[in-house]
Amino acid sequence: MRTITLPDGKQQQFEHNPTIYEVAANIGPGLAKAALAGELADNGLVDVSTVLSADTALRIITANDKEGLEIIRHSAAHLLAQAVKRLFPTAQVTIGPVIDNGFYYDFAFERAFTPDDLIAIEATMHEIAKQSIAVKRLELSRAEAIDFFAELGEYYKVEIIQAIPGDEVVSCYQQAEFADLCRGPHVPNTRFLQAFKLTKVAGAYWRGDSNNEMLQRIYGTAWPDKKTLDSYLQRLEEAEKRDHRRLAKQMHLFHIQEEAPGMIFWHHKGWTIYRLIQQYMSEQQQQAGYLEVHTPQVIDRSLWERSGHWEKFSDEMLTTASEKREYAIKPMNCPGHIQIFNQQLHSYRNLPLRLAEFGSCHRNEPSGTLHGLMRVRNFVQDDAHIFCSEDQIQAEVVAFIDFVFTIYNDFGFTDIIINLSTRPEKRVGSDAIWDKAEQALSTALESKAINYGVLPGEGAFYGPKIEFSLRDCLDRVWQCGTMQVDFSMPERLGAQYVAEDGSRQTPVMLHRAALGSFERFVGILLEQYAGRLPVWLAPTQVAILTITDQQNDYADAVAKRLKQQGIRALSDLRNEKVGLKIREHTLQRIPYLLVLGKLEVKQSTVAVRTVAGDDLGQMPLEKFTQQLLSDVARRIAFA
RNA sequence: GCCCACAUAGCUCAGCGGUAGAGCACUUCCUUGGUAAGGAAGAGGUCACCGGUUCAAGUCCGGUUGUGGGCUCCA
Repeated sequence: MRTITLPDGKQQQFEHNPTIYEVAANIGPGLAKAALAGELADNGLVDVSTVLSADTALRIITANDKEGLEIIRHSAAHLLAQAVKRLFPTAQVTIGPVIDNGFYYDFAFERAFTPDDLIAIEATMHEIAKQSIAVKRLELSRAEAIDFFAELGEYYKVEIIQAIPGDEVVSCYQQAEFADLCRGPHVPNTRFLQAFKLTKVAGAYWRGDSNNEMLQRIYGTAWPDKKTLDSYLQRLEEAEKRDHRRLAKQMHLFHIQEEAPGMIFWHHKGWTIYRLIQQYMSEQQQQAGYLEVHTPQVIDRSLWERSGHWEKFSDEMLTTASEKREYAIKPMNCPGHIQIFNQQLHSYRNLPLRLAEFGSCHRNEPSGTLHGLMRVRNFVQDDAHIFCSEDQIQAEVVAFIDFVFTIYNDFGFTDIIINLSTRPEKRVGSDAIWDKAEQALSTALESKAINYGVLPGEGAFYGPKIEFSLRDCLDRVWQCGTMQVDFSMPERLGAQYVAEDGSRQTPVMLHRAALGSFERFVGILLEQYAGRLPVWLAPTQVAILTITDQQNDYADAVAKRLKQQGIRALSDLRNEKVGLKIREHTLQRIPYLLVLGKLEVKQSTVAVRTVAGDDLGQMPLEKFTQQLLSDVARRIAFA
C-alpha cells in the first residue's frame, strides 16, 4: 500500500508501487497528458516513469511550471543533438545545457555549420518530435558508460565520464537511435517538444578554456507552445529596436569609424547627455566628500612597472615614446592618484581622503570584445580612490553602497545585479590580507541586507571587489559600479600616513566607480529608456514648432525665454506642415513640443504636446517652464 | 585573440558574372498648411581596402581592415 501526498494535501492510495505517470493519470487525463516530471520531497526532480517505492510527497511538473520549461529546454537540446547526429554522423556531441530563454549544444565537427545547415537541423528536429519517440532513462556503471560512448566514437563524452568518481552510477537518456549522458529528468516523449527555434551558431572553447580547441555552439530557444514562442521572438525584435547603436544613428548621438576602433566620436546631442551625467556625478561626489583631481594622460613606463600593471597588462597598454623615453597612455587612474597622495605627509586625522577623477583611460582591448559603447578602448571612468585606515574600510564601503543606490535610483534603475568577486589564482598579497578584505566587503553587503552572488576567483589581482551590474536591452549583463579593496598598491607605490602613535603606516586604498564608464553608462541608459530620456537628461528638452511663418517672431521670443532659463530648446521655423515637424521631433524623442499658431500668438500661450503623443493643451509659457524646471530639479521622467 | 556571418548613396536595403537601383534624407521650386510624412524637379556611388580568376567582377576566389553574434579576456 502506497500513500502519495499531493501539494494541496490530498492523498492517493495505491495497492502497488505506482509511477508518477499513474499518479497523474489518477488525478485526471489532462494532467496525465501534460505531466513532464515529478518533484519528490527527498529526491528532487525525476522522470514521470519513476516508480514510487515509498510513501512520499509529490508535485507533478507540467510545462506551466518553471521547472517544466527547463525540462523542455533541456530535452530540446537533446533533440538538437539527435538531429545533428542524423544529418552529420561524424559530428561529436559534448554538452548541451539550459540557458535563459533556451538552450545550446556544443559539437565538434570537421567543418563549420552553415545557416542552411541550421535550417535542415531544425527541420529534422521537428520531424523527430512529430514521431512521438519515447525518451527512456538508462542507468550504467561508470565503466559501462565509458565503453558505451567510446563505442559510439563520442570521445568528449568519455572524457566527461572519466571525470566522474568511480563508484557512481551514471544515467543516460535514449530516444530512438540517440543516447546522451545526462542527469535528467527529461520529457517522457519527443512530442512534448513543439515550440522551438534554432537561433544562431557560434564558436565556443571546449570546457570554456581558450587553450582548448574551439567547438561549434548551436543556440536555440524553446517554449511550452507556439504562442509563447512567437511572443518571445516578437519581444526580441522589439528589444533590438532599443539597441543603443541603432538609437545613436537615428538620434545623431555618436559614431565610431574604422580609423579609431573602439573609440567614440561624440556628436553634439550625445555629448550633451554625457556632460549632463558628468555634471550630476560631480555634484553628487562633492556632496559625498570627494575631492576632484586631474592627472596626466601619458605617464612614464617606470611608474607602471612599479605599480605592477606593466607586467600584467603591457599587451593591452598603448604606448608612445619621446626623446628616448617610453610612456604609457594611462589605462587607469590609481597610480596617478597615489602620486597626488604622496605629495604631502598625511596625518591619520585627514583620512579617509577621497580623490575623484573623471579619468580618460585607454586600454587596447582585444578586437573581438569591442561592442558599441559597452566595451571600448577609450573610456572615462567616474573613478575615485579612497585612502583610509583599516578601521575605516567598513564605513566607507557601506557609504559607497548607499551612494551607488542613490545614483542608480536617480537614473531609474531598479534591477541591479550585485556580486562579490573573491581572490583569483594569480594575485598579490598574503591570504591573511585577502581574508580581511573579503570579510570587509561581505560584512558591508550583509549589513545592508543586500542580495548578492559570489564569483569565486573573479577578483582583481590586488584585491576582492563588489560589482554592480546592469542589463542591456537583450538582458546581457554589464558591470558598471565597482568597489575594490586594495592592500597592495599603496605599499608598492610608497603611500604612507602618520598614525596616532606617530608611526608611519600604509593606507588601504579603495578603488571605486559608481557608473563605471560614462560610455557604457550612456549605452545602458539609452537602452533602458529606448532613447526617450527623462527630461533632465534629454539633449533637447523642448522643440518650438510654428504652424506658419506668421509665428516666427513669437517663436523667437519663446525660444529666447526658454534659453534664459537654461532650458535646452530648438526652434523649427521651416516652411513645413506641423504634422511633419511633430513627426520628426517625436522620432528624435524630444520630450516636449510647443506648437505655436495664430491662437497661441493671440493669447500669449503655448500648446504643449509630449513625446508620448499626449496633448496637454494651451497654457502660458511660464506655467510650462515652471513645471519643466521642477521636473528637471526632481529628476523625474515626464510631467 | 578565437569561431561564424556581414560590408553597395548620408540612412535602410535590393541587385549575386554582362553599362550601379529603390525608399527616406539632401538641394531647388511650388505650397502658409493646427498635432506622426503636401507636391514637383534635381543632385548624389572607385559597390570597405589590396590582390587573383575571367573577354568581362558589387557579383567568384584569397588576404587585410572594420562591424555584428558568440567564446575567451576585462587592471
